[in-house]
Amino acid sequence: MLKFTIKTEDKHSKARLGEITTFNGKITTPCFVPVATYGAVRTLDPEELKEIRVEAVLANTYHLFERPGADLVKECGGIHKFMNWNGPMLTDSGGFQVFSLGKGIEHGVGKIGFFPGLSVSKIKRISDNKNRFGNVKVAEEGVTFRSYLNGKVYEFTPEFSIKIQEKLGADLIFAFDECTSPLDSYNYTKLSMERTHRWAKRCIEAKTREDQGLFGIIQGGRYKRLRIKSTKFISSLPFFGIGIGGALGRTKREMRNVLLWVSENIDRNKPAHLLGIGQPEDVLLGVEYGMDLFDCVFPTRLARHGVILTKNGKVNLLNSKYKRDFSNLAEHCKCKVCKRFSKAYLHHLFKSKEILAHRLATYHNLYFMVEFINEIREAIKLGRFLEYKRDFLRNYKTRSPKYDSF
RNA sequence: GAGGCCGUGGUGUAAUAGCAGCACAACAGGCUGUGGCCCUGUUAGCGAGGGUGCAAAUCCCUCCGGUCUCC
Repeated sequence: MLKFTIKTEDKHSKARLGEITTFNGKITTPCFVPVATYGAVRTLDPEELKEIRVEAVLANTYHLFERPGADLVKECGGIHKFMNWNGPMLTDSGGFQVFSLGKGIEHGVGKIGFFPGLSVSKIKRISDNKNRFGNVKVAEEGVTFRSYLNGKVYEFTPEFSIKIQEKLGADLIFAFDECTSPLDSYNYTKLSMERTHRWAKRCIEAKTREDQGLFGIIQGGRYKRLRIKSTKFISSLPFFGIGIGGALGRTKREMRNVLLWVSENIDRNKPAHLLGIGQPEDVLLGVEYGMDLFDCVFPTRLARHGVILTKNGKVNLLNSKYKRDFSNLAEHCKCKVCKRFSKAYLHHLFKSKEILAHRLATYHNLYFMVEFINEIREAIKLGRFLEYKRDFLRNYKTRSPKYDSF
């Protein structure tokens, strides 16, 4: 039985505690969902995820479609069995790849576009009304991708994405959308959003399985009118949940505005998933504006690149100052990695490019995110979310120029 | 002892008279619906001394170091 229940609502913000029940277990919300693109959270065994108390993972439809193929996964009995994960699972629709394999690569931008050293006014607009960029071509019917594995051309339509996701068999699935670029013009973003809306209806019609919850996706880029329109439209359709996708702005200030506009117009009875967001400071912002689910590669990717998350901010273990630092990895962390290994040892492992470094850092970062979310939940329960947020940000130092405007 | 060849950042190399460049390493920053990559900065060099030239890593001499051949 698939359902979403709201348990507690914060009086001073839109933060709330809830629970999503799926056929493979429950997800307490707010929840951080690690990404398992190819059916694996890089470097970790599902048993370790359970040990860390990760509640759900998100796999990627486009990537699994390319290899090993949706039919093979179905033949095995679904993605849960295939990867031996018995908890809730999500699959992305492939819509993000329209951006990440297209304009994202072509123009070197992330979904929150920001160019260090450049002011917003200096960021040149790269958008035009062409529907073709890089290896991706968008049309009314769907999107064609040229595979980066073998050069083959695949066509993803809303119907096809749903079909693949039904074969994979995750508990929560997403409508096929176009994720636009933060630098897209108003006109292109509008055109794309309207198309994504038509696709949303086609996804609902294409869906056949009753044991999967389908999320619609709000687009509209950084433009107020479009975001509000998209939020209202997606909220009006019979989706199980709602994803907030796409270009979230060119700066954090713009991202905050997007969240504000969405939060004022969204159907609050449905779980809201802020797609692809996962830096701690951004999770706090999302929770404040009523977001329930977050998925992000950030903690796991950062870990593989030698950076661990701590309450005082990011720690780059590759820095030479850790060469002889024999203190525990993160000061107040109770995870088994921090209890057993020193900064100096991990510094050495990263310098030596040992795989163990990736595993240990990934384990810690996910543990950190789970603890972080637990604290957020506890704060909401106590009616002290905004105080918690303020205290957390006071300690969590970041020199990132992106962190400019909260 | 005689002769040949060779000495360019930490390492490997390019420039053969005309702005000493590249790669890796080192040092630091970035990474938000995943390629473990990648991107961006920074530091750092003509073995030593002398000569010729407007100009020398480059030509000449001495020394130092390496390497090979012969006695």
